[in-house]
Amino acid sequence: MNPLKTKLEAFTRLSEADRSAIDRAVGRNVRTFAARRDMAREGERPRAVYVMLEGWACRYKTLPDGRRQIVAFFVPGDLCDLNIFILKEMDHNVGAITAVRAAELGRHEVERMTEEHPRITRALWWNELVTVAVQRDWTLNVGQRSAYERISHLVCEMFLRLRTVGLTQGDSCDFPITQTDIGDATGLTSVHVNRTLKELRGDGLIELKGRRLTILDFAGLRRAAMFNDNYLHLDHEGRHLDANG
Amino acid sequence: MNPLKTKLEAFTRLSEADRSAIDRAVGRNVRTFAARRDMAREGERPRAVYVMLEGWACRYKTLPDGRRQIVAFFVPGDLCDLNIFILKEMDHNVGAITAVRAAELGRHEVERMTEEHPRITRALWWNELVTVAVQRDWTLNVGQRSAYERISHLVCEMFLRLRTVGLTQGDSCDFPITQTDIGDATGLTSVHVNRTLKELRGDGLIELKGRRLTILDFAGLRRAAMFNDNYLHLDHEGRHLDANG
DNA sequence: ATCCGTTGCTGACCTATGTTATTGTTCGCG
DNA sequence: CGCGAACAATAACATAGGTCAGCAACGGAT
Repeated sequence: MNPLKTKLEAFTRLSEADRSAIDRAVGRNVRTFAARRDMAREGERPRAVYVMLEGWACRYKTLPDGRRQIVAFFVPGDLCDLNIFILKEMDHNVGAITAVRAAELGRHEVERMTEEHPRITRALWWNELVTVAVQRDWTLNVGQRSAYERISHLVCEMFLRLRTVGLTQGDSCDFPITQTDIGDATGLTSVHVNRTLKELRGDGLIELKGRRLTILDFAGLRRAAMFNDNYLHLDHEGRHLDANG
Repeated sequence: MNPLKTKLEAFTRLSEADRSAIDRAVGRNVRTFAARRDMAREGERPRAVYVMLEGWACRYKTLPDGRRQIVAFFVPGDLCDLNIFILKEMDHNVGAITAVRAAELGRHEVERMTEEHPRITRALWWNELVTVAVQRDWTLNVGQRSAYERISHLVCEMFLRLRTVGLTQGDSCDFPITQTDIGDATGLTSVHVNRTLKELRGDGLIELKGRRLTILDFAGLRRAAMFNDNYLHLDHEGRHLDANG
């Protein structure tokens, strides 16, 4: 029930002291946001680091004429922008998709935790590197893949990320984003997302209905997406997609 | 002539000790790579951090069927992947575009420099955050902009980045990438890049010939690209595009 | 000086995805 | 338990950008 802990332990074993330090930091200042509310806005001075506890959110950028690109999804265990305090102002927005519960960490809390707990520091570093790797993969996704491939890829990624924090049930998970959100994340229109989802369903790869996703054929989905999980860097304890996916 | 120093000083003043520490670190182990050679490959264990001294390189990912996405360009002063040692294996390639001179830093050199020089550490942090911000902007670029806008945007960004390390001469700079490279970076085919460059020339925005770029109408180019420089976070000393761009 | 591989340029044609519009469905809320 | 606003589904049509093909220009090696 502390998804950050779960996630960091996908990278390294933590001591009992580490674990309770994370619990303390994350328990202190929990905030809630209504669905579709912004949690942070472009142009603002960065105020806090959020640790997602419940719900989905996204990082997005907009163009002056209203086009919008979701550049990342946040699910429980994710944290937005460690060390962002160094920057003067936000260059993007963070918006809640569903209702969100998130722990707010001030810069001093972060500093203290990292000074006293080197393994946490290392794990947070790993987490940052994975975040950037994901961002790169999104650039690849949007730049080179077809609609069918893009959506398959997004589904693979999100499913695996949810699984590392224990939010999947067998082959299913909550998937509370709209077709418009999927479009904004993949550089497609919602109309075309709809068409493509129909195809994916028709090909027996997934089922997506009422905010609930079921993966019917993971192997096929991976093949369709040309999905390679190496960028999630989950192989520290010998884990790999082939081993138990 | 130490572009890393120049770049970090775009963020913060450095002491004389800081500056010579950078010089020492960057002077120690300089390597050269021929044009179009890979500097690091996907799947390899990360061995070193490179500081670009001369030439252009890129970070790229490929799909099994050969499609390729350039996810970042490296120019002098850029450094690839501080702290990458934490990860087991590379999830992307780094390739030289032109002939490249780069300083190779081992993990201990990096650690020593950051332990002894807190301002350098802060500046390197800033640099990492900017790198990620650039990556996000590329996702936006490829996901939402038209071909004309994408290429304009790329040109704006690279010109500004080259300017911060003193590699522009008035409105011109070296621009040694092929139309295929531009296509791989923007998610377009080289044919369409060619068509679009013709349009940009026709509209009197840029001149691009024989690996040399001249910006004829920066204001127009920015407008066309809907370019907002905030993601480069150059405003620490009051610098901003409007002030002296 | 000449040759050959790479890069740039162009035209004809094609297709994946965007646009616009309409209707049906779901769901939170009073 | 019924209303209104999101959201999903589809259809008809439009277009930005891809594909394929060929030739021209350049530049480094011999």
